[in-house]
Amino acid sequence: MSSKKPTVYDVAKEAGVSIASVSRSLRTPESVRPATRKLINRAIDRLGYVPSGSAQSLAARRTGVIGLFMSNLDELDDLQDFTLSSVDDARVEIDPAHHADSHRNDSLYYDQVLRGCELETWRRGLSLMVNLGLDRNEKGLTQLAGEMVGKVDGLIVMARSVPDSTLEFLRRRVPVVMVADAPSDNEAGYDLVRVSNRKGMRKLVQHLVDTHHVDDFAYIAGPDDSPDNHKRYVGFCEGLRSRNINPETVPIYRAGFSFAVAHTITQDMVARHKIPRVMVCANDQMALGVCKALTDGGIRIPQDVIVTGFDGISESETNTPRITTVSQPMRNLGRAAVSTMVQRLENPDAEPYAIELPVTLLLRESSEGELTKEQESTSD
Amino acid sequence: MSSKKPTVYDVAKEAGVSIASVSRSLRTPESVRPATRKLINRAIDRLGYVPSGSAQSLAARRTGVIGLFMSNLDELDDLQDFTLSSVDDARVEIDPAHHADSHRNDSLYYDQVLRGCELETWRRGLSLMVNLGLDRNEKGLTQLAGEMVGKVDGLIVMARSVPDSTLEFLRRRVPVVMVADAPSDNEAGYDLVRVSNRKGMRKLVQHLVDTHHVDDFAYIAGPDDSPDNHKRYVGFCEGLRSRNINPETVPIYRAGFSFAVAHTITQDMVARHKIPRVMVCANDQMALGVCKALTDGGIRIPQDVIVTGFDGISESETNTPRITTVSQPMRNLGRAAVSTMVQRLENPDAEPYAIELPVTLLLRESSEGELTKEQESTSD
DNA sequence: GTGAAAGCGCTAACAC
DNA sequence: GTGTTAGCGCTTTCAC
Repeated sequence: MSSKKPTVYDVAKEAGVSIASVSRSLRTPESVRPATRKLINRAIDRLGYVPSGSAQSLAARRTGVIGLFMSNLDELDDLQDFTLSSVDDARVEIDPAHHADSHRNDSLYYDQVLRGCELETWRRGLSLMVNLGLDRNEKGLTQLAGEMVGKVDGLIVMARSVPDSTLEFLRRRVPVVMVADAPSDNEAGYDLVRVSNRKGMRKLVQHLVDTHHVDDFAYIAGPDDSPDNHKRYVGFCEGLRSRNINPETVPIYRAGFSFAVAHTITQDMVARHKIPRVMVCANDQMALGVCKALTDGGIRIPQDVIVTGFDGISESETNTPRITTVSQPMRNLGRAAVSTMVQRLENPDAEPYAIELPVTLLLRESSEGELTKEQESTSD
Repeated sequence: MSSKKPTVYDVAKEAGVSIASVSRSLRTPESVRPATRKLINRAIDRLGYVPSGSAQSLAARRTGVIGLFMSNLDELDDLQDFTLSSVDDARVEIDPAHHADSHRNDSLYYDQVLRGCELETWRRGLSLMVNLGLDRNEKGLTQLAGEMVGKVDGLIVMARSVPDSTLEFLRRRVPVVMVADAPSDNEAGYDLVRVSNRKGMRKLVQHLVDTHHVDDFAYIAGPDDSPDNHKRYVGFCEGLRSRNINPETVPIYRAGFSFAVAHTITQDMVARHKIPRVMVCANDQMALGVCKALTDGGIRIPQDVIVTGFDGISESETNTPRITTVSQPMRNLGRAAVSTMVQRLENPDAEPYAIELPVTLLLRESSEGELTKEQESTSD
């Protein structure tokens, strides 16, 4: 197969020029006489030459690679040793229904951000190195991150996928751009790309009040320690206050971002006939749980109860009724992160960048009732 | 911020040893006296030293990075320049219902494979470099791949994401592992990881005949130029023949893997009252289209018509009824690809590996009717 | 066990 | 324009 890999020297010899010309011909073609360039190119593809990335990076002091670090806990379960075996058959399995597992959606979120990074990174002629930084303990994570940081020009880090101390360490070596959130004590220090949770929720509430003239709310909250959850709640309160509704009169139910808990809570409401006019949920999963409990209880959405979610996961769209939600531009989060990184790389001493991407309030049946229906079987 | 990055020399000086000892202490700690090792470690974290990946790779002649190359055409549409702007608001949008876009599922497939690669790559202490190899023309693709190939120890390539000629080029430099399919003329030459399309479909058909005693089939086929489609059809025929049904008596409808086309075709069947007992679809999207048309036409699934799909996309599970399908182990495809690559790297001169992952036949309501339902609100 | 020194393959002054 | 040369930061013989 791949015998000895040809180097600049081989190319230079083959073309009868110096290695400098070869290098120039590749980096700055216009600084080389067309004739020699042709010579060199001929030699290059005669030899099948490809420059060594390592050597280039070492000499040029830049790798052209951006690292993406996000920890994703989903995978831990089935992480047994994977052994290659060419089993020669198809298994059969009865597949009983089960609730959509909540963590699957996390994955979706990450996938989208990753995709955005890939996209933008590619557009700019850079490479992307990905690291999910799985289970490891704090020490392992730090080591993992350390390995990566030696290979990249900059590191994009998903919020809370790495301990703050490690972050500081990484940052001594390369620029770091945070996604979604930065260490609270140092918010001003990191470049940051995030999404306007607060404004999205505020807008949603204002819309509900203005359009549907409702004022009997309940809030289904996520975990107390989630910054997202907190910001959404703040936006919720702002929205209410801006319409002269006192947020303190609105009951909060804590469902920890969980379908099941939200479902139970709502069942209970239904049983007690204690149902608010609007149930604002801090994420889509909970909204789905709420909807199911309501529907099963014979409550109509949105005629009896308006339900809203947050995030814009795909289930919010496939559910019946579809859920009004605040959709996060996940893909663009990734793109923005890369763009920010590129700016930082070009301008190492600039002030910290902090950009906030707008969210989109998607009005759907769970709040608006029947919507315009076009394009039914149009899509041939 | 990140001032001068410390090097081995700095560490050596700080610790009062030679750079060789520093290097050894990192690579083969046991070859260094514990005392000096301690000295060195102290110096290392006093300086915040991180070895340069480029230099390591260059000297060690290996990068520890595996490249993943998959072209994904989904993104082309909205690929306008992305500019950073900190728009300070949330947009509102009426969001009318629309069919699940078919390409979204491709993405899902890629995401899963990618995730599998990431997982396995991480488990083995390697890094993963991803490249979606977007729109470029053939020449651009080749160049893109060329850039990547200089930075990695091996390249995992998704079937048909790169022209065959380029593949040959890449292969001169590093080992290449193909995913899903290899160039037909050279199938024996490439390491290959794939899925048993044929066996899966055969098993499915056999199950249907054996369990439901049906023999009145129709086959909804994908595009003629899809190898997957072809293999599935072959499996379909095999299954029938093994049960003494002549495949030639079974009508084929070509719906090009498209929801919409399958939908139209089925509507037509319904209108003409010309409906088979079983509709075997070459992928899930088409099965979904079929189901919708049948359900809208008042036909019961599976009592009147059994419908089956292929792939195991998430919609096959969220649909009502859930679709019996042959699920591909996408995640494991990625893991297997990385494993194969690692083996190849360790053993450059071994015979080409070709492994085939088993698929899983998931029996669900669209063929079996009511299934055991447990775990309803168990998941607290 | 440890140090000196020779590369790894490239880029970028600096001469010519 | 083109060639010469000195690194880039590390690994790895080879002596000691």
